[in-house]
Amino acid sequence: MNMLVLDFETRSECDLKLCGTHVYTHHESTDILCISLYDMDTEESVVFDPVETDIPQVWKDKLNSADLVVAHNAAFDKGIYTIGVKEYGFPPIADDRWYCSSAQMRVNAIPASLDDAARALGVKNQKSFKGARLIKKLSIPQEDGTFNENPELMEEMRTYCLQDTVTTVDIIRATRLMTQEEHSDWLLNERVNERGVRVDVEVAELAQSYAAEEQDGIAAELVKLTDGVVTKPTQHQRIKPYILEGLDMKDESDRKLKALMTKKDGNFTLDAKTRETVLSLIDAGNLELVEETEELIRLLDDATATSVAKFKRMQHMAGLHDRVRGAFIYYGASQTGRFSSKGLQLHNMKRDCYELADFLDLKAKMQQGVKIPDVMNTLSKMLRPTLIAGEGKTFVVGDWSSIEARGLPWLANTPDAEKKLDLFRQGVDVYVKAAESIGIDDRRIGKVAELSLGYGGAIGAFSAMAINYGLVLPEYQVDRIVKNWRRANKWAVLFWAEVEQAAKKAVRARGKQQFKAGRVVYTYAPALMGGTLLCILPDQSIIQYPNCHIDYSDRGDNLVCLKASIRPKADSKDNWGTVRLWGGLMVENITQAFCAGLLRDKLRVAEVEDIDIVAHIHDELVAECELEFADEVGEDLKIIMEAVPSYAKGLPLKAEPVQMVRYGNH
DNA sequence: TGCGGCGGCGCC
DNA sequence: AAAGGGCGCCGCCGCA
Repeated sequence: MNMLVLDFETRSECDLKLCGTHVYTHHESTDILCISLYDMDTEESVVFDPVETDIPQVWKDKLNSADLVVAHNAAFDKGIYTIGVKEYGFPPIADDRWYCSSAQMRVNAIPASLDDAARALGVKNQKSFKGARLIKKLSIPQEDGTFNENPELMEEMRTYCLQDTVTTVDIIRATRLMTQEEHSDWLLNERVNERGVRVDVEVAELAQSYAAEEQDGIAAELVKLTDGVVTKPTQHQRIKPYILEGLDMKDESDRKLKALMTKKDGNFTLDAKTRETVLSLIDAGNLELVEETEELIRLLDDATATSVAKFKRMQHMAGLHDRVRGAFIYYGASQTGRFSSKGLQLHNMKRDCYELADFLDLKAKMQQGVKIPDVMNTLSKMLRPTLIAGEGKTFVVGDWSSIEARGLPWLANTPDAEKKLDLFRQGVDVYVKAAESIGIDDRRIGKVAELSLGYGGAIGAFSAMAINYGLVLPEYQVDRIVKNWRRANKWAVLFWAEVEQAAKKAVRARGKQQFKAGRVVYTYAPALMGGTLLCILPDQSIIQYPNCHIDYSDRGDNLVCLKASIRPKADSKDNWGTVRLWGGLMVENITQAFCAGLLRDKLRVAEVEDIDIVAHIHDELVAECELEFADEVGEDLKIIMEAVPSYAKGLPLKAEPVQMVRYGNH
């Protein structure tokens, strides 16, 4: 398998961070500064500026013959490469020969960025820190709008560019390659990314101007309320002390507010959940604050909407046919293999949104410049429907019904867990049943218990979720709910322990044996990344826990491993962050990973069936099709999503796809 | 002035 | 012994 590693440095008038890879690589001002190439078979390398130097024939041949052309974040280099083909005689590379070393890092549970990966792996050739400075000087326009073409800096840039490929080679060799299936899933994700999803750019622009005006008004009110101490609703570090200093500790309500604002670690918060609790207590007559404080809290509630920035991203990331491309990251969540989303983050779009008619009504008002009520709140509820199907098309959206609540007992694979699955099979209301088994006649409590207690969490987990459902219960009652839920779901409690034991045994056996827990298997690869714990799921996909070992320094024997998302502080001597693994966490990883595998499976099937998937959100598939085929696609999508794969016999799956021209409630 | 840390937000 | 976790983006703020 010949791998040819490639890296581009470029310059452009386009703002890469704001506009994203796709718009950047297609921007007319974007051009190549240099390219470096590294042949992993022969260890030969080259770096040159294609504007001044023709690509050497020997490297042309290598590009033609390599099995894989590798780049770190290959979507970027692939996009730039097309400029090379058009302008500088680079040989074309078929889509399926591209390979991404960043994706390789992610399937290995190593941080995705080149410098972080090199640091976490402790490889010999670290990424050069000079890059950021050079990019600032050469890759973005100077103040007068022209580009800096200083020859010495350009020479430095070429050195840096070559260093990047050397580092990339190091990290590729320090980890395992993607399997064929992983590579092919990555390629599929790139096709979804290229397809993109259409946005209503006009609404995105209108929303920003309405928001700007409203934010000015809010700022003015804030200044008035706080005597100029606070000028923006996002100044948390000013707002909290301002409120706390104004409290009268002899007053019971004020003491109560301070307690509500105090976090476990002793710091203070006034986040949305806290505000909701405070305001509900006020409305119920159980809390009485001075007028200004109450008004300030209500104002924050009206003002802190994060949707404005999303409208901005929509506008700038929209390319050809108003479509935003490149939003999905294959295996973005290293602990679970879930996709993640970047740029216009499609995985956290505010759920609460307008029906189509109300949305269109508001859009018309905004086009006419008419005032709209409760601006920030209104705009945030317009976010989802600003995603719109292509001309003459519609979305068909299907989500799996409580997929994790089904996956968990299926993975545990015991007779008791099977009874839980029977409830789903029979269409019984699982939450009512759960409440009954806890000995409480309240479906909401059953629901929160089912959703929050499956992964070893206790009072904290239940209470955090309870707030989302407007439940506030005293601690002793929550404690009883937890105990009763665990008593009624012994299979789950046993599964947590079983998983932890199997993982520990696998580490101790140094890979000589496999250990089963429910429907997953643990083993260990001693030579991979300082010893890697492997969890093999029923679909044969793998979760990796790098640098995994048993630590005896604390009480008992604890499993610890490297965690990609914990970046050590700049002054830390540690290569990378670690985390303690325990049963509940591992069972959660398994469950999410299993569902992520199911989603990947269905993405493959959908493509074979010629269904265009434009987005997906963990348990939800968004297809786009011509209006006239919508019914048919809806039926097909249902069949695809409810089809039980051969490796998942007995898993009850349910999905009811619906049509919508604009994304919204379903 | 730029950068990283941190608090906060929203989703599954 | 007990434990909710998986993400990415934005904006402010202190530091260099």
